Amino acid sequence: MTPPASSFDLATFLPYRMTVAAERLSTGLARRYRDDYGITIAEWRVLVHVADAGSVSIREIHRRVHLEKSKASRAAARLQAAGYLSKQVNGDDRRLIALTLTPAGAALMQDLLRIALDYQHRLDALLAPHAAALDAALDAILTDAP
Amino acid sequence: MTPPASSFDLATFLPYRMTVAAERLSTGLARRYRDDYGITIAEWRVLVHVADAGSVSIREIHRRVHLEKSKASRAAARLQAAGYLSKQVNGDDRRLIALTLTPAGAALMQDLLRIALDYQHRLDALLAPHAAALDAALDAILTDAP
DNA sequence: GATTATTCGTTGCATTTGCAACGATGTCAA
DNA sequence: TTGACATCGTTGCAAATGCAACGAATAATC
Repeated sequence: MTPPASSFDLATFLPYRMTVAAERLSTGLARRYRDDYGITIAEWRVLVHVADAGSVSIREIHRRVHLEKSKASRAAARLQAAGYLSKQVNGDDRRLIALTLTPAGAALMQDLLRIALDYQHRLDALLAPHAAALDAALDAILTDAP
Repeated sequence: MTPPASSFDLATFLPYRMTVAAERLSTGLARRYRDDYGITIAEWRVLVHVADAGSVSIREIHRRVHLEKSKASRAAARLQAAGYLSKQVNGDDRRLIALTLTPAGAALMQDLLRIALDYQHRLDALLAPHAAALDAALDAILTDAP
């Protein structure tokens, strides 16, 4: 009888839709990383950046992989305790920390990267028809979204 | 000299990219809802579903708006304490709760919906060139992503 | 109808999170 | 040099989170 006061559908609301989609994508990998390797997503991001950049500070991780400073710090501490990372003080600026992969960390990354690339290939296949437009839309969001 | 052991760029890795984009989209609204109305995203989802469906249970919210059962329960409890929702026991099945908007809740929703629709319109303008493909890609992810 | 299972919403509890400090180090100008 | 200020990584703390377990209510099975 009474029509809805205002037409609004959460299921088509982009912030909600994107959040659910992002959770869906992350969960697949996250569960495997957690169950098989005991690694969280934050730790995974730290590892990727250290593996890529060689010797990085917490600040650098914080800026590059979208992790809160304290979250990056705690993830790095756990990875060090697990033997995957080593910390040294930077000689030039002793406030900075130089994080590097241990041999165990490098070996772990081989496994994690293989799994991630596999996953990415499956996603590419699924999304191939929309890949270009999806990338363009994400670019627009990441640079210009209000 | 030594090339990277494996070519992998987090910035182009879809799970990461989608997560950051989703955070970007949610944060805009979330900050406003929090600062101006003291409402969290979980509470916003509960309100939307109650406003849309009239009288709903916690279970229904849990299933429809992608909220953990306990998260939905606590969000509803806070909304009730703030005077936006009222709870009654369902007569047919006394395990179920019937959540409905109070007048204050309905008034709040008018504000929140106006803000959300404004935001959606701005996003539509930004993403118009890619809208169709973005929707198709999100559909594919939400139904078929591994 | 009695008994066993299942489902509902809530809550206890350990962990995680975000934010604001903090001490330590570095920078800059008086 | 000295003092005020900024930045680094860490940590204290309150709030949020996820999960399992709970009591209450219903469904299913015998």
